[in-house]
Amino acid sequence: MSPRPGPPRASAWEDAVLAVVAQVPPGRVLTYGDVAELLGHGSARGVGQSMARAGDEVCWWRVVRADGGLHEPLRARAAVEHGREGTPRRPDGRVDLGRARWDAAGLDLPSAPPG
DNA sequence: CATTTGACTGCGT
DNA sequence: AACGCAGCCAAAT
Repeated sequence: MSPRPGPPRASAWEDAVLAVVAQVPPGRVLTYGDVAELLGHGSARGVGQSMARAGDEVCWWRVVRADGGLHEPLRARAAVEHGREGTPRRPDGRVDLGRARWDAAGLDLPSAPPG
């Protein structure tokens, strides 16, 4: 009905980011850089941008920084979810990436580039 | 189209 | 361990 197809709310790239996050199982995490790498392009910063736009529509607490920490305003809420999901974390409160990092070998992307 | 911003990362001090 | 700096890239202005 429109003379031309209206552009989606989010770009295809942002949608892909959210798709990856949606695949992360409870109790596991990925780093922002991991998500970007799985997509084959983009950067950790772009991932953070997309997640900020998505808000609570995704399990954002399953994506953490490279050091296992999170953005300060999100830290408290993430701690609750991590405790509920049993996410391995260090005494410092940061996620223990050595144990919590998700093995995305079985990830099913809508359009993943050849590895 | 140019500039600024930001839920990032790695390295040096 | 804390801090600063440069590189990075997509979205917003």
